[in-house]
Amino acid sequence: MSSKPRTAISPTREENYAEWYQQVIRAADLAETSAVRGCMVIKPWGYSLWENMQRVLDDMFKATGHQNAYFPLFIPLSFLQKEAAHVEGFAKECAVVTHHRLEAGPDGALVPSGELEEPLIVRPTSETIIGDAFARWVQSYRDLPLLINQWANVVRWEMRTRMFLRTAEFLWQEGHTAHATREEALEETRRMLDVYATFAEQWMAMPVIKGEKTAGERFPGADQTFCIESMMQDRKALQAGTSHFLGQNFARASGIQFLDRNGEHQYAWTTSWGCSTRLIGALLMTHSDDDGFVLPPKLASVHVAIIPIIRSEQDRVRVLEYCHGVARELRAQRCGDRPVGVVVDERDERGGDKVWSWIKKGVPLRVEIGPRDIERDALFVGRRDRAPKDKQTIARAEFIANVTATLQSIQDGLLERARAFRDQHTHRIDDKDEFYAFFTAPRVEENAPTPIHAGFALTHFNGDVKLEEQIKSDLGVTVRCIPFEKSEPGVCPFTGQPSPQRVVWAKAY
RNA sequence: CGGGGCAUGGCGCAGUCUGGUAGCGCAUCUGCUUUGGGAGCAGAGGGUCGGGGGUUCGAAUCCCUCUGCCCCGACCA
Repeated sequence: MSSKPRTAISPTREENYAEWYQQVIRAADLAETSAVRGCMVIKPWGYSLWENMQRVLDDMFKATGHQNAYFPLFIPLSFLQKEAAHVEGFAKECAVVTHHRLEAGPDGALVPSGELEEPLIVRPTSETIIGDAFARWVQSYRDLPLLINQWANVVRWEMRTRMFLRTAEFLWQEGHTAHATREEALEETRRMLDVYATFAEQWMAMPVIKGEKTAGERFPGADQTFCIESMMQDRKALQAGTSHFLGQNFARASGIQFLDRNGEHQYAWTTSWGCSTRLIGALLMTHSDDDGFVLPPKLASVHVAIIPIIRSEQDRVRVLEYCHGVARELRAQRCGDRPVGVVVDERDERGGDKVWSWIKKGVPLRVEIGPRDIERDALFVGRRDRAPKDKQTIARAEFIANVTATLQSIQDGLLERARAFRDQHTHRIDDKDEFYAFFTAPRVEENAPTPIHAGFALTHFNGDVKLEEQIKSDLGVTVRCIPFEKSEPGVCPFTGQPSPQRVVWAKAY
C-alpha cells in the first residue's frame, strides 16, 4: 500500500473534482447552503472577499465615468415582455410575485391574500426596469452618454445550482449605459470588457481570453456579446464577465429616445455588462489546491496570519507582545493600494490546528512565532503558494521590509502558474477526428462524476449555427468565444469551408 | 425538468435487506500528561434517526407522500 501524503481537503481534485470544490468552500468557511432551495449563505470570510472585489471594481467603474444608482427588485411582468428575445431567454427562470399580503387561514396557517393586479417578477437582470427610467432621463443628445451601474442581487430559478457558480439568488453588478451613436456604445462595450479582463488578471491572477460570443451563446436581446473566458483546474471553461452591445433593441422596447443636434428623434444605443459572485467560484477553481483555498494577495483581507507559539504560561505575554509588534510593523507596509492585513491568531487552540485553518482559508503568508524565534529576532514563515511544510526562518526586519515584494511575487506567481496551466491544456486542432477524440471523455459508469476534461481546442470554424449545435449535442462542447486576438485564417475541419480565424472550443460551466 | 445517489448528535459515517425504543470516528467539555506543531490517556455532555401519513403490540428499519442536498444530462452567468 502506497502512503499518499495527507491533504487537508478530501477528496483531492484528481479523485473527485466536484466534491473537492464543495469541500474547499466548507473548509475555507466561505459559504454554506441555506434553508431556501438553491440559495446560499455567504459567510464572513466569503463575503469579505466579495467586498474586496466590489471595492476594486467599483473604483474602476467610477474611474471610467460611471455612477452608481439603485433600481427596484421587482419588475412588472409587462416590462419583461417588451423585448421579444429577452422574454424568450429569461421567462422560464423567473420568480413571480402574485400576492402582497398574508392572512391567517382557517387552520391558523398563513395564506397569501390580496392578489396583485399585475404579477411582479423578481429581477433576473434589470435591462427593462432601468430602460424605463432611462426613457425618462434621456430627452436630448446633451443627456448622453448616460453611464450607470447598479450593485444588486438578482434571481434566476435555475434547475441545477452549485455554490457560487450558479445559485438561484446571486450578487452582482450590472452596468447600463445609453449613447448617442453606435460607435460610442460599441466602444463602451469593449472598454468595460477590458475592465473585467484587467480585474481578472491583475487582481484575481486569473488569465482570460477576451472575445465575442457566437449567435447561439449571445445574451437574449443583444446584438453582440463580448466575454472573458478562463480555464478552471478541471479544464472546463468559465465565463467570468460579459459585456453586451444591445444595439437599439432595448431603446426601442423601452422608448429611450432623444432629440439630436438636428432636432430629430433618435433611439439611443445601449449597453449592459455584468459580473457576479460567480467570480468567487472562478477564483477558487483557478488557484485552490488539495489543501484548500488559495487567495491572491491583492484580494485577500488578511495577508499575514501570525500564529503565536506559546509553550508555557510564562512565555505568553512576551510572545504576544512580540507578535503584536510585528503586526504593527506589517500593517505599515502595503499590498497593492492597501495596508497589509494582519491577524494575530490568539484563539485558544493548538498551534497546528491554527496553522492548518489559515492554510485552508488561503491566507498568503503564515508567520509562526515562538520564544526561540524571538531570541533570534526571526520569524518562521510559510507561503500559501508552497507546500505546507515548506517553511523558512527569516530575520524579522528582512521579512517586514520585503513583505510587499513577497506578496507581489505570490500574486505574480499565481497568475503565471494559472497561465502555464491553461496553455498546457490548450491545443490547436485542425482535424475533425482529432477534435472528436480530444473531447471524448474516457468511459465511466453511468451517472458517475465526470473525469477531468481535455481542455481548450483552438480550431477553425465556419460560423454555422447548426454545426455548432451538432457538435454540442455530440460532445457537450461549445464555442466559448471568438477571440479578439485573431489567429491566421484557415479551413473549418468540419466542413472544409474557409474560416476567418480559430475559435475557442471547450466544455463550459 | 429526466436519470442516479443521499438525508441518523456540530462534521463524517455504521445500523435499514432479516422491525424490538441508537452506535462509531472527529469535534466539544473536564482532568492529567505531552507539545516547534493538524497530540496521548481517562472521563463527560450532546441525537429519537429530513417532514407528514400509514402498517404493527412495537419502526431509523416496511409502505405512501412531501422537502432538501449531491452527481450525470438538458437549460443557463
